[in-house]
Amino acid sequence: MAYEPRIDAMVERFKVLGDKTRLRILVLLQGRELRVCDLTEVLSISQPGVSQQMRRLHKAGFVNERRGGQWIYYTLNMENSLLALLIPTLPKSEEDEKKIMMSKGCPT
Amino acid sequence: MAYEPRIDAMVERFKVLGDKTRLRILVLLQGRELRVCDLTEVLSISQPGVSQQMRRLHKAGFVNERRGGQWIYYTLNMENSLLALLIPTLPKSEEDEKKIMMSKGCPT
DNA sequence: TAATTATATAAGCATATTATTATATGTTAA
DNA sequence: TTAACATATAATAATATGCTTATATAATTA
Repeated sequence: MAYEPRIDAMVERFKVLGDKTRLRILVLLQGRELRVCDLTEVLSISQPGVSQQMRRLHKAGFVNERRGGQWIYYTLNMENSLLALLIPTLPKSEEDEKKIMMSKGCPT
Repeated sequence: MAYEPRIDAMVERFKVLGDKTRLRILVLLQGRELRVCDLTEVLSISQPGVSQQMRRLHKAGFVNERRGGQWIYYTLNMENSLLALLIPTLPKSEEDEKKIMMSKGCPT
């Protein structure tokens, strides 16, 4: 493939990773699937805020989404080789883990 | 180490990688050392522009610098594990390679 | 069907980012 | 010491980013 689109894609991927909110989301997604409504609580940002971040993560190929009833479930896309490479290097937050466990979130 | 400073450092590293100019610099630094004046020509940005990017790359631990006379020589810091992991995944630009070879740059 | 809940999109604002120009610092050599 | 060249820092302007609120779309359930 030509150079320009490839380097631009790399830049975009790193831009997506270069944001605290999005990194926190990726870390939280390890080992579980989450919905937008689960994340609003943990991250303390608005629903549209989370929704926009998920769209960005999805567009970059870092997360898969599937609709399940009225929810959309997001999971890590471990087939993404960059993500597979980097995920093990990301620090986990006990704080965020606690919050996600405690949260009654959106009802099941 | 505590979580916050670690995740913040990761975010900063990815931010540094999430810029086309800086990625081009890292790719060009593979296998050679370069000075600011070498890069201004290839990148077509001003000397202070390059200087600022190099400072950012250095602060993030991606490049080493050493003074040699009136110049400062930059090299990749392959001891940086994130960089070591990612460098092989970056596409090279024949265009940029040509330019760096051709360039009379700053005299030796 | 109408009401409720989840998510997406649009517009707007505050802040961050990347370049520029102007100027200062540091090194070499006449 | 002075002139010439390389690099660094400061101030600034244009653009990008990440959130917000308001509103639209989609699925569920009374």
